[in-house]
Amino acid sequence: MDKTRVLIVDDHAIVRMGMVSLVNAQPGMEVVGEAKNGELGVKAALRLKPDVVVMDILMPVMDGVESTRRILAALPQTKVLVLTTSTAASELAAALEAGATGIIPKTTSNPALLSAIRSVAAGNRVVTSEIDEIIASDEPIQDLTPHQLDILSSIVRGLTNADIAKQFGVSENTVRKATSTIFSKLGVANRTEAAAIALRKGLVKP
Amino acid sequence: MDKTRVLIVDDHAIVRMGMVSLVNAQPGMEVVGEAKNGELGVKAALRLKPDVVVMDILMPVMDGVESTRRILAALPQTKVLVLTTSTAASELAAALEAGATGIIPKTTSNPALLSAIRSVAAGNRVVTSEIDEIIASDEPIQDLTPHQLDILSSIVRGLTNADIAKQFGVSENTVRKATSTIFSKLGVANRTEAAAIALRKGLVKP
DNA sequence: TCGGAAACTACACAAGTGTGTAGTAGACGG
DNA sequence: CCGTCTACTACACACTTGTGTAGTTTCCGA
Repeated sequence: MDKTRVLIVDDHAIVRMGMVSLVNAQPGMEVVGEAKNGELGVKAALRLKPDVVVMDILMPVMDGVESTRRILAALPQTKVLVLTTSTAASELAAALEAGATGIIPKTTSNPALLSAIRSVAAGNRVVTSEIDEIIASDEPIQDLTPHQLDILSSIVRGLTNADIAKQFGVSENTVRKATSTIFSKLGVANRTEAAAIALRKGLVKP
Repeated sequence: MDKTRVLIVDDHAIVRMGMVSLVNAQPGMEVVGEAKNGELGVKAALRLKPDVVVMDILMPVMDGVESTRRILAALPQTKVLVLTTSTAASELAAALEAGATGIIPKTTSNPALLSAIRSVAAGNRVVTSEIDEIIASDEPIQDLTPHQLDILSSIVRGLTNADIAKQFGVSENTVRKATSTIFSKLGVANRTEAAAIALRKGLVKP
């Protein structure tokens, strides 16, 4: 049987170094390429057609979720193993949504990491109970419309309803109603709690 | 001249793996130990007396800042090089405060990382311009009293002034005045903005 | 094409919020 | 020992916020 061909996509040089030495020390697998962001990861995957892509989520230029989506669109038989520090349920869920075959935390021991790679290469889904719980315990929030997300982001910046009304050219009363709808979707009682949730769940950018 | 003895403290097994292969491939340095959290890092440092400790910040049990402080208290001649993903100015500043000789991001290339280790071993401070700017651009917030921090944390949880008053057994008016003082210290106009700052700067726990 | 769901608009009213003012108590330095 | 500074307490007043109610538009599936 041929060696399992592994591509590593991670913006941390030291992590790529670790993966290379770990994987290449195994008889059954080898690292065929490295990329330091999602965009380069897609290019490398198309060129190298690896069996397994070990993918970080948080990267500059293009994140791991989008990169996973594009790789799998072109190479559906490829397995993507997400290796991440993130504990944000939304990101983990998004990674599975994008088609990742497995998700494991970066704190995973080296032997466990190797067996995860072998397992996804064999076509099994690998999701630790830890990560399963994070995703399960995250009650999904009702989708906010783009307009509502804009308003939420203004709220997070500390703008008053009057400020927001001016910004969007509507009456203050309209904004009040919109915020009220947002709060009920988020399951909170006021704008301060909404801001906290928005920041914690990454609903708004910075 | 003797080899530079390096201790690695990082909760990510794969990062430790990378450091070991990177450092041990150099003739002038060697990894003498690894630890997966700050507390074990302190113990290992006291036992091994390394020349350089490569230290992560965000770790379970004891973080890198506290670990750095304790190691340097016992072994002042040791150099600590902080290797981190964090871009939070408060954490970076705290690491320098604790006595770190250098701070570099985990995205640093392997050769640059090695030269950083050599440089701190020689007694030089190593702080990239990138990290310098983050620290410089962070205007320090006026210190909040413990009591004010408690109130801030209640604000972040979405409590009303009446709720907070009940919680601390004071009048609602007192709470109002306290929040007002907090806002002016943080340089914000309302509780929502205060919550956003508190979360972003890590002024309150979760 | 028609009916229903949900977004968007708006307002009045009730509840919550923040500031100016002011008094007391403790800490610090001269 | 006295003055200054800051935290903490409190209140009245003006402003901001959120909900109930309600009409219009828009989109989607039957």
